[in-house]
Amino acid sequence: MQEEPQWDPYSKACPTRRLLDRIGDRWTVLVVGALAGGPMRYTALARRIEGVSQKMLTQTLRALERDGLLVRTVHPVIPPHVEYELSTLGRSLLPVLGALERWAIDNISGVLAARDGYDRD
Amino acid sequence: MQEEPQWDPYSKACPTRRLLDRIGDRWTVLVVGALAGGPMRYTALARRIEGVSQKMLTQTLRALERDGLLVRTVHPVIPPHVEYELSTLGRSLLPVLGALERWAIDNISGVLAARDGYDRD
DNA sequence: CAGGATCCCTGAGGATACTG
DNA sequence: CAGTATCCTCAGGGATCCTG
Repeated sequence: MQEEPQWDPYSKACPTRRLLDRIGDRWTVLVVGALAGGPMRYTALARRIEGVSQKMLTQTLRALERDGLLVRTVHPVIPPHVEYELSTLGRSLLPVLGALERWAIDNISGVLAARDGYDRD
Repeated sequence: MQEEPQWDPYSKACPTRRLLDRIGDRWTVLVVGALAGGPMRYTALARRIEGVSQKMLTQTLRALERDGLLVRTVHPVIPPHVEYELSTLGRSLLPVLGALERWAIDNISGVLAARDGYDRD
């Protein structure tokens, strides 16, 4: 929300570069995208994001929670019931990552074709 | 450009997941962003993207070239003169990654504040 | 100038086992 | 169910040296 000119990911030590790393991360993109439709539980996320390990899912969720992008709600029942949902900040990221995801889907065939041509030479 | 329904980054083996990795990569974002204004030479890119190693810069440029996102032009003179510029496909990625970069800059302070709160507890 | 080739090391990340 | 804790691997990536 600030237009502070000192933030510059092209500068080595600027925290925006690390933030860029986080939000561009494969698991971040998929987790945020999965939560686009509303709150989800841990196991549901694990099922939705095929191939994610428990470690990476937990680690990604913790990082997103720490950065204020999602809210973790624990319902103290047995068995445990934990829900994750995007915060306001997290939802503001939704269109950005959605566009990234969409670009990948829309252009994968073009990219694959380009690779074919490149590798043929 | 295709709306083929089989592409799904949530599927483990789908090539879109790897593509997502590539375009969300920190160096990719910065390289593509640097080339937004027009062609640049190798050394100019290295200077612009503070902290990038020769290895990673070359590697990123090669990957982007292979994927058809940028064009590498060698002028056979001595000393060598090589220019990199975005292809049409690469330029189509520009608004997407630009939004990513902008989001990071616009929201870094919010994120830092969230971290503060999280770490305090 | 624009890299290629190597060495090396940290840490991302998977697999597995265990727990409140 | 929703994790935590460990072990282990390999590849991302930096540093350094060399070259057409």
